[in-house]
Amino acid sequence: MAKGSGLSIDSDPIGFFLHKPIVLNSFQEDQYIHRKNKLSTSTTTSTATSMDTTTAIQRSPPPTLQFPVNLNCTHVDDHHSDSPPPPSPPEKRTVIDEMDFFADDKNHVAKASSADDADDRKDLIGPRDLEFNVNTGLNLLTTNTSSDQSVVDDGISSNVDDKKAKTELAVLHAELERMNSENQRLKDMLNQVTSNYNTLQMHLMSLMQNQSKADNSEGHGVFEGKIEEKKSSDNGGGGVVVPRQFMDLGLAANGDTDEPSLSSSEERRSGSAGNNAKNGHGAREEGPDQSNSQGWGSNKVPRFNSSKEADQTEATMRKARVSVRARSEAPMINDGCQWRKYGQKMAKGNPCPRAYYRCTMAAGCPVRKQVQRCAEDRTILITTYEGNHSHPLPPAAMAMASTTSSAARMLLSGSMSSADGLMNSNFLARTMLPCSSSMATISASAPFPTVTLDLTQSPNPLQLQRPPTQFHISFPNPSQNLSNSPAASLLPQIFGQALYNQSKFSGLQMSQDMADPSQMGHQSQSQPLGQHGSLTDTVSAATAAITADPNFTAALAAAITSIIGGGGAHNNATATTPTNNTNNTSNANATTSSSN
DNA sequence: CGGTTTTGACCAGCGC
DNA sequence: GCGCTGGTCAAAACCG
Repeated sequence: MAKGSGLSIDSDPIGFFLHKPIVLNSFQEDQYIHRKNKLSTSTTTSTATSMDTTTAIQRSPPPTLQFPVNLNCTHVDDHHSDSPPPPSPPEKRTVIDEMDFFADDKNHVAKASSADDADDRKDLIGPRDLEFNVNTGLNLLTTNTSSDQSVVDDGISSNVDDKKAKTELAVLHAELERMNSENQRLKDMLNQVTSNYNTLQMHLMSLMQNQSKADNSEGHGVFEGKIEEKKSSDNGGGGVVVPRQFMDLGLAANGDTDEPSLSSSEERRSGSAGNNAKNGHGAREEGPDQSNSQGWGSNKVPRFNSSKEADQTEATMRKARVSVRARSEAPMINDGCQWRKYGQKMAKGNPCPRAYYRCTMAAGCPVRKQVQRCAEDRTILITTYEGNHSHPLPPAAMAMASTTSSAARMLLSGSMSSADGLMNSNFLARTMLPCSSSMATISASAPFPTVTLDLTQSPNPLQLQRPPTQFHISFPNPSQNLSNSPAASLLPQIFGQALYNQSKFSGLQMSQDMADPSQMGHQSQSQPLGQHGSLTDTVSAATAAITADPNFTAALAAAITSIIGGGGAHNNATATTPTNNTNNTSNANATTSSSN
């Protein structure tokens, strides 16, 4: 006897109309507090953005690509100053870096001197402080016992130590200059690479779109590249090998189990050709034998010898979840995929039943989702995705799929240290959810690691109180020092790739932050995004579209396709119809009509 | 008739 | 071991 079977909720599968008094806003606050409590135990992260940033600075390496040559200088400089790094020549920056670099030691000296010396020396220390702080700092570094002397004497005489220190200082200056220039050069190189990548990406997109136009019988020609790639690998050639798009977010080498199987792809194509009679096509084919023996979507995927590892990955992948909170009165958000309901249960603590759906766009697709209304606010629909699609997706489904996929992969790298998590937190948040007012929450302490994307906040003035870029990340073992873990190193790749593959949209919000080069200037993956001129408009449009319509995936698709298809010129056009996601969707791509 | 939804039953994990 | 809970299965009902 199912626990929830006593409730008959035929017309309201997820209990939207099972109203009980709604505690306005309390849920979010509670959730928020709850998350914060969780977080506070693991990362001791405060709620304020500034504090988050500060904590990140203190605890994490710089949120940049890690070039060993510039760690100290640029890091300290960039993050201790709220303003963008000055466009001044490198020399000036070097000085600033030094000032910051020795600030601690200066304090140290002050402490040491105050402990021993008379009061009259305070008068001397003041004016000389600026003048000789570098020297004293160096003395502290080199000789511990002479610090008291140096405070008194350095200002008057230029002894040997002083000269030595100055020489050392000059050397450091030169070194810093060299490092800065090298850093600059590397950044330029990276810019160029990413720019080239961007160009290639756009070129690829146009090619794929042309191909899809040429192949009208197939509704999802956009994904032809992936299919061709698969074909070429399976049949030994013939297809045009193109990079993976959208779904494989930089972890291609990681035993991808979400490779679109040839059979499923072909079935899908035939299914598309056969009109919508193929809705949920093959859903029953997966059958118990498949799901039980090998796990989701595994039977048609070429298996390697290390099936154990693949299974492990698959299992982990399956456990990684992405939860999306959005205001919607519809029983289910339209995410562009086709789902078949396979169960419904009453969840404890929530009068609204939870519905279980399985993706039916391809046989054996492992993706499932749970849909449930928020107990506190029935207007909030909580959709939890699990797994990666093993088949091509229509454009309308791309945004959500890629987002969940990248989120899941992000969680796959759950071994990363908290510092790394913080380091990439904002990047992740913006990658996953570009809306400035939305909030992404990662909770790995839950039974399953879950990323929560909260899209419910922007229209509510109360929610504006929260810092828009606030991001919480919680990991069970904050003290774990796994900064050397491959996962940590993968993150930039993952989200750099995700940033692109999830369409430029994902980076739009980031582009706002990139107005502050001190923060994002080193986020090399994202830099090409900043090259788009009218991103701000698109940001506004996309954000408005999302916030104005609970059916946000259409808006996502609209924004994505507007950028992909239209380039910079179209961005403004998208901004004109922010609230009409239908128009956006149709404008974006005709193939979007294949969605629900 | 094929596909989806409903819903009771079953199973596994977890805590006590 | 037992009860609770979440997740899934599968037969029956439903729908276009």
